[in-house]
Amino acid sequence: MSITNNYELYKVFYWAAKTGSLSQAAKALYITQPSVSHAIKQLEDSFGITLFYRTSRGVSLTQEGSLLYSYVEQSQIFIALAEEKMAALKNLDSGELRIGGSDSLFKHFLLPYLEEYHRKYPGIRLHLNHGTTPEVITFLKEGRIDLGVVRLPIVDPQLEVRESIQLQDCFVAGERYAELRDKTLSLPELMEYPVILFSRNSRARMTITELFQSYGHKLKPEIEVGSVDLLIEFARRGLGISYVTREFVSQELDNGSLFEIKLDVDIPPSHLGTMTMRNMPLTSAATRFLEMV
Amino acid sequence: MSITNNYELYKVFYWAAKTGSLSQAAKALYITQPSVSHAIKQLEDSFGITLFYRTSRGVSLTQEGSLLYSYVEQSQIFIALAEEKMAALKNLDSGELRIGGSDSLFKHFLLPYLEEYHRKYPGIRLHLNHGTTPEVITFLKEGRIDLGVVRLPIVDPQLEVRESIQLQDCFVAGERYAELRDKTLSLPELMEYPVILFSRNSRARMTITELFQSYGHKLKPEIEVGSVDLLIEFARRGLGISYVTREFVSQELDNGSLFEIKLDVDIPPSHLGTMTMRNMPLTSAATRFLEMV
DNA sequence: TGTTTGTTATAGACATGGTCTATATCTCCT
DNA sequence: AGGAGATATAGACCATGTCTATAACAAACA
Repeated sequence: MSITNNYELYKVFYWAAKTGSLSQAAKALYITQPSVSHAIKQLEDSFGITLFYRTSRGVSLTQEGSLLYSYVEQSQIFIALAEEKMAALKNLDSGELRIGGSDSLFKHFLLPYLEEYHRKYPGIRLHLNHGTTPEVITFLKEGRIDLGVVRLPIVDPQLEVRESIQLQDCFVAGERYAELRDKTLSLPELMEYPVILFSRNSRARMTITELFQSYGHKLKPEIEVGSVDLLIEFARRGLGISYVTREFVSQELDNGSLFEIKLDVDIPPSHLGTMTMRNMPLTSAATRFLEMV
Repeated sequence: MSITNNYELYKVFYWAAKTGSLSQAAKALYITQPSVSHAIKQLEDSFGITLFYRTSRGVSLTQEGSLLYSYVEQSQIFIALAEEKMAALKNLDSGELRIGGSDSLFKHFLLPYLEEYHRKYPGIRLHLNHGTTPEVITFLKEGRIDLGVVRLPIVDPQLEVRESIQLQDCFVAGERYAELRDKTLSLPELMEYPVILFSRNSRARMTITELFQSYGHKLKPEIEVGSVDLLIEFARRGLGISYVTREFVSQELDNGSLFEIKLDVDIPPSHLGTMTMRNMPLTSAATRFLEMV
């Protein structure tokens, strides 16, 4: 343990030494001169060493006082830096924000938010970790990210989930299958065409597979690809019918390079949400981001 | 000024982070766990930032807490070093002692004390500054030495003088003037012989010059030398009669290589003393040395 | 030389706030 | 289910840090 039981004394000492005057130190510390005088005396008594020469023009350090000052000064400098840093963190002038999610969500959903956030808080360093939903959950639990953006539902008592916008998945095709443009297909009819699915174990793929299963069908994709962009590109080139999120292909639907295939069953909408660790405090940076989304 | 008005909080934070437990921090700081809990909350509130994750197994730093810790740790290390240093100074395990005086006093009077002091407190660095009495006084006033050892009297209200041992100056000669061994000389008779004096404006020389003057004589030395050793050596070789301090030639008087010349007037004894600045605190090292002398 | 203006030191009153005890709450582990 | 051990909360108390008032002193100044 320490000799003095009050580190405040070092602050007073620091200012007294720095200003060379107990009165000035008192001003700087917003206390009265007798308080400073008293504090210095306490410090001196605790060491049994005189730290200042007192004159009628102020105080000056003794040999020993100078030695003490050289250490205390460093200490105070670090404290000052620490407080600066904390203030910067609070003001979102610095810090970092680590987000987990899939690449497609980053690109099609989060990008505008990320841009706005970065514009508003250029001091915050953004870290994006892509992964599947279970991977993102693992990242969260390991403390490697501050928040995750995934498709719902997520059922995990350790996680706090905030529902965000709703997405509608659908099947789309390009010019090659123009004959289907105004038709309404049943699931078996659809299955006669080559279906393109996301290759990885994504929540979207699980959803559609389960939908088919609930009607007694087994959906086998003709083609599996590794990114949403490829799903879109393959459909446009007529390689098959892709299962995509409608909101992510709005541009292609508008300009006609893709069209949605109507089905005689409803594909349930999926919800997007953010998740964070329950009972774990968030950084200011993360809190602010969640407010935006 | 600082954000927090109590640097104590950093100490608590430091220990909480270091031990990873509020309870353990409380033990280390000899306070109770609720106090620590309260202190941490204060710190967090002052920043508006959560610093710890609380679990039922203790606490761990948040991202921001870690950042704060990296600064606070440095600060605390410097404080610990400072307290160590102060303790060492107090124990006389380190520090320095700066003494001013004439070379002859160092050699003939102070040497045994210095040796003992150095043996007892090997951590204290000794600085010896030689000079005449007025120079030593200047050194003192400029703060370049802690204490001076000089011949008295010294009259200076700024100085605090402690009388030490008494010295007796006298004239001595060697074999060459053996005829004077049992005689008692008057001042005019002495003046017929070549007199060797210290060249510099020393107090000893002033004293003897004034003594002659008070009897209406003007003492003109045949030879002037720059050190007490030369005064002795010249007298032994028969170059003249040296005015020296009896205590400094006791060895030569004992072995007969020099003898004292008796005079029909008394040379007033001179006192040796230590002087320090009045109203200026002394270092522990200096205080201890003064106690020894 | 007395006066003013600055400094630090001292004394004593007061009230802030840090610390305590007691208790609650929660998690993990047996 | 219960125990052990962690942190959080509430409220009381009193230590101590701060204040006001004043003294003492030195330097600058008129």
